[in-house]
Amino acid sequence: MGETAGRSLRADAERSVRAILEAAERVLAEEPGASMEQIAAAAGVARTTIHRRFANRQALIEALASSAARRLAQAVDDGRPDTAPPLVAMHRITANVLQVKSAWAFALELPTDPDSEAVALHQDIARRCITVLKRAQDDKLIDEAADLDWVRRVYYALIGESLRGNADADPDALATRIIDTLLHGARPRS
Amino acid sequence: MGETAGRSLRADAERSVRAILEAAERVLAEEPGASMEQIAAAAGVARTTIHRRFANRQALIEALASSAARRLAQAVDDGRPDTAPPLVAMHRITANVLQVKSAWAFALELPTDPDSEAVALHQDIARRCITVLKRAQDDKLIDEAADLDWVRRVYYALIGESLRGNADADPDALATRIIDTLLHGARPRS
DNA sequence: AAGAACTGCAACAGCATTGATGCAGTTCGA
DNA sequence: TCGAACTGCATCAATGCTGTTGCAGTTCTT
Repeated sequence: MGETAGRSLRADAERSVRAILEAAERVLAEEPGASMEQIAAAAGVARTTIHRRFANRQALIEALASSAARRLAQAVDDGRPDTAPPLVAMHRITANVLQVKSAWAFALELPTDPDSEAVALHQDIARRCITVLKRAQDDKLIDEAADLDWVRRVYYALIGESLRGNADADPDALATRIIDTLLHGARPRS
Repeated sequence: MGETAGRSLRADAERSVRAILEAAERVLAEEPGASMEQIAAAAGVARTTIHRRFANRQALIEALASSAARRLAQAVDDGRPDTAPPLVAMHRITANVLQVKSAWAFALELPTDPDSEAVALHQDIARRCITVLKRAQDDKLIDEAADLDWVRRVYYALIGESLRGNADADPDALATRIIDTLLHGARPRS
């Protein structure tokens, strides 16, 4: 039957839920149309167990999206976007996000209902991201006439591109390149 | 039964194939798991007709990917990547590509077999893209130490990001912003 | 240790999709 | 205009997925 809001599961049940979500990410990333059976097998769990925790395939998907979004939000917070110097915050946040995104790529690019928890989290993350960029702008690192929302979207795109193929490279090295490209582009250095 | 290599179809049959491919792009872009029935309906065609032209769903998908890749290659060629001045070529190519990609976004981001026609075309396009960048580098528009493959990937990412939401904006305006961002980033202008 | 929560397994009905086929009617091309 | 190509429609079997239920056995919690 499945539940939508899980209130205090038993320890082993909680472990099952985690295993299912991780398996779903792994399996669906390779084959978005994979069956519940395949996900269950990858999780080392019976298919019926999935149905006990998640009413629908849809419910599973949304739980997956929410779970990943929460991790991403945590990754951003860990970079101290409001207090650390802009460049430091950007670097730390980028490195953190790269790690979360490489492990939860599928779940994080999932199209979700406009009134789901995941979208709310993503909006919050975007807001925090803009805040950091604004602080960088105040420090003259970004042109004062720049459209910060475009800058943020470019930033997202650079992160996404960095994870194609380089999924297991050093996050700090990737972060350095991302920020350098974001701020300076490809032009010759003066 | 369906055919893989279509040799000289009758005029109306050719029209059907086009309608099917366009409908497939439209429908699958919104719902990647859509049924043949839905695609057929969107194409104004009976489902059996699709099966007559394409052996199975997979064959349809591959034909879709190839068709879109050919259009993209054409869009690049139209920008004269080998002869026009680098900046002009980049602008024209970008504007052309934006139009093709906005109409065939799904088909162009389709994961395909490594030995399909589509991948070969995409590799060819990537080569042409690198060529233009190299010419821009020779003209001191791009740092001589820059990793051109990274620059190309950033370029792709900027194009992709520009098509999120702005699918129907002026291609020339978008192209201008893309190239400006690619070359100069977000830093203050000196 | 006892009861509750949890799980695997087997089995079920329902459903949608796929791919095929035959046929009658139309549309094209030479 | 004549024949071949093409299409829609109705129908078919096969298949795989979903979601549910009952039960017996295991694992957690207190």
